[in-house]
Amino acid sequence: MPQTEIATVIDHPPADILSVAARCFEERGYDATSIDEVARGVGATKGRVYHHFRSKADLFAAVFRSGMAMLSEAVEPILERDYAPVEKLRRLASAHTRTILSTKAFQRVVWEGVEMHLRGATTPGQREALDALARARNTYGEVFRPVMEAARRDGMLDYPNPSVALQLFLMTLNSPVIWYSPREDETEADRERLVAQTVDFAMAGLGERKAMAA
Amino acid sequence: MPQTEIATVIDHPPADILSVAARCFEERGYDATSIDEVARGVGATKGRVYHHFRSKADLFAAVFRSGMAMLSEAVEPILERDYAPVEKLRRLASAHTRTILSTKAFQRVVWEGVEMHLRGATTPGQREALDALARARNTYGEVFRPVMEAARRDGMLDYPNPSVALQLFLMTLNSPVIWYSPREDETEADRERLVAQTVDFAMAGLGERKAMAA
DNA sequence: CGTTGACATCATACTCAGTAGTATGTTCCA
DNA sequence: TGGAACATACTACTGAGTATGATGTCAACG
Repeated sequence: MPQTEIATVIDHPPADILSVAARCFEERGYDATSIDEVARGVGATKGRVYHHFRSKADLFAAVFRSGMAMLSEAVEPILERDYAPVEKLRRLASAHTRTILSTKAFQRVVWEGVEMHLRGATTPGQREALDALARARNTYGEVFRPVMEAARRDGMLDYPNPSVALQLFLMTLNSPVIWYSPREDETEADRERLVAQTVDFAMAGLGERKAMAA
Repeated sequence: MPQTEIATVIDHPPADILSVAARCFEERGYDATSIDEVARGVGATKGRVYHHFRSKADLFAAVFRSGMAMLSEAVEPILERDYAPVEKLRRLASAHTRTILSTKAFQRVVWEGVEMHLRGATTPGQREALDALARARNTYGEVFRPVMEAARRDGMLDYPNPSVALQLFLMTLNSPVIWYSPREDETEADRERLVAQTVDFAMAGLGERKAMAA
């Protein structure tokens, strides 16, 4: 794989470093996480980390992008399909939330990245880097908007301000990264129930018309 | 006021330090905020801050408790009143969210405190302090539960797992501390609309039965 | 009524630990 | 043999916490 590395601009970031870094950032937060800590986590030293990443911020960005990629990958196949808007939105939300739970460490880092971006204060240097990440995140979020709006035009959803609605919707789907912590004896069915309840809450929040039974 | 200070165990924490600290923590986060920064914010030096607070964590805790007090104060009068459960829950949610917006800096700190608590990793010393804060926060949150459950028994709400429902509910109401940022020309009516939409989303999320018009 | 002394309230000037980043080896493989 | 992939051993700096000094205020006392 190394060979001459013909301009593989997307260098192969070692997966072990990424996952350990994700877990560190998840458990301690960006500032409280030290590079040495990450290095120990992979059974190495700073040297290895700094050989693959220019800086701590760069490592963070890599984990962030990795997490975003997981989300995009999970959602993409649904976007191409041809569902009715409400149905499509619901499926998107389910896939999203399921991925949130199954890749929690990475998604927690994405969350922190968003938080860091929304905080005003950072050095101008970090700012543009954070803006780039936030743009990617925002672009992803905007994927939901047209589907949501189409469903509203169908009379299947009901909300006043679309931007606020989208914020609340995504916030709800993402919130498990904060409060969800899998129990020991947690089954697959348990997790799926959690996904269902979260998605139901979010869809209902958008004013989803109940399917009048009988 | 100083006199002999007859066991006023609740020392008078200077309000200016608290509010400046709240804004610093809001804008930079706990780790990135330095005591010197807070001191400069109030036109003083470290000496003043450390005279009133034993440590940075202590200052943070004071801001946290202050924020919690604001919420409790806003919600208390409604708790005493005698509304139908759904109506009561809605009013509680409105008062809560309104306070979230009007005291955003403090509430952002409360949020970070919760996040810090939910992260596994901290030194045993900080842990018990954080646990104490989280307990206070949790006690407050639990105030909503019986009202919510009563409303469900009335058939006015519908959700499977109460704990998850409460999490999603509170998360929704609190989420503005993250993404809300008042515009220049924002009117009181604008803000009230935002409160309304947020509360509507949260209540609908709990499966609130629509009042069938006509 | 002036003095004194104790204490609260701060400012100044340090110490010291942790950590991001770097400079320089060392090893191993194609 | 040259370069990729690391390890080691630094540097430099930030920032929490402390020790100590300066200032004012009030209360009791002579």
